[in-house]
Amino acid sequence: MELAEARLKFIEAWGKLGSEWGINRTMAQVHALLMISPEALTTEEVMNELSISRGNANMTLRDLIDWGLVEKQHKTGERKEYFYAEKDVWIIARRVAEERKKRELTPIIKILDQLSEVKGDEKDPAFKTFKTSVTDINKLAGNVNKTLDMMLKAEENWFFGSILKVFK
Amino acid sequence: MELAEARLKFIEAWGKLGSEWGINRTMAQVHALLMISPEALTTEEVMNELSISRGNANMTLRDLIDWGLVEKQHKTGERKEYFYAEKDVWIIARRVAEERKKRELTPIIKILDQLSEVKGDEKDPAFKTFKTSVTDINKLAGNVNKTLDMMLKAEENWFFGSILKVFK
DNA sequence: TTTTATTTTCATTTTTTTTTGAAAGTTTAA
DNA sequence: TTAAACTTTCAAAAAAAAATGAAAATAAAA
Repeated sequence: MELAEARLKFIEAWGKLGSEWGINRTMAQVHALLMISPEALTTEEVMNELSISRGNANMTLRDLIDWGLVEKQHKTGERKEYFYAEKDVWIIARRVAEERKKRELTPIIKILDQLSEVKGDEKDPAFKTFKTSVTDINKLAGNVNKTLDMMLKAEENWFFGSILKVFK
Repeated sequence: MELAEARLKFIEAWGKLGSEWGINRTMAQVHALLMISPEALTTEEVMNELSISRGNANMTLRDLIDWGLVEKQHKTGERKEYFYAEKDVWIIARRVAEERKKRELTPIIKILDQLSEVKGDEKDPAFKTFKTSVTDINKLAGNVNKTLDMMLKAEENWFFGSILKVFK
């Protein structure tokens, strides 16, 4: 397969995967494009490569920066901004995990904590089933949370650091 | 908080979480409703509780069955079907992991394998960057795949079985 | 068989999400 | 300053996803 064709397929596949996981298809595609680009690209280049509008490119790039996956670069003597993507898959995975933890896991744990305090009749099956579900999910979410914290700090830890190397 | 209010909040939160992870909000809500229902419900009951149409309820319930999260039940002497949800969070997590692995991980690994075979000039930075990205992602995906396999079989394994108990 | 209860399908409508593009805003340089 | 280069915003349009509901299909009972 030729590079040009392979690049397009990769961008398409990454976009599809993203959309299946609740990430805007275009955002995943811009990310894919920047990941496989050795040099930083301008907004104009992103627009042209992916045939998207200026507004869309601008907002998507900003989102990617918010996710910590892309950084703005300035070239001396040039006025326009360049965008460069982190290329280390391990760091990418970390950033995504961190963001989703912050955006989704933490809020749901907060709600589950509130719901755990529901009061009712212990003999009522509806109450018992509800309470058990919420408690169990809360427990699991708490464990996932702790494990993620541990993994995100794992680089500093000799034991988990060595376990994580298995994934690299 | 009263049970009725807590139930509504739980259903809403579960729906939101689902939609953030690429799962149809209604499907997540139906799942939430069945999870906290001690008894199996009829299509009619699901429709009324969540104010959704018959068609929607029917298709959503079928999807949940496909995901292995809900089962059809028949009560003797009754003509209509009842739907009952698995309540063990651990089993739910397993089923979701299995399905997403099958639906998303396996296909993307297949594509990455194809893309790994791209031919080009080793001195071309565009080629090198592409190849490195694809290879690294492929490696990571392969490791995630292996780890999931291991975890999904872990119940049978004394060592990982005991590690997984930490999550329960 | 015919009737009745129940489930499934799917063309159409509705809702939600995403994209566009032109105007407004900002920054640099002349 | 003023103008040119570039970026951001956001109301409106377009596209995509989800939901509706009535008709068709199916299955059990009379």
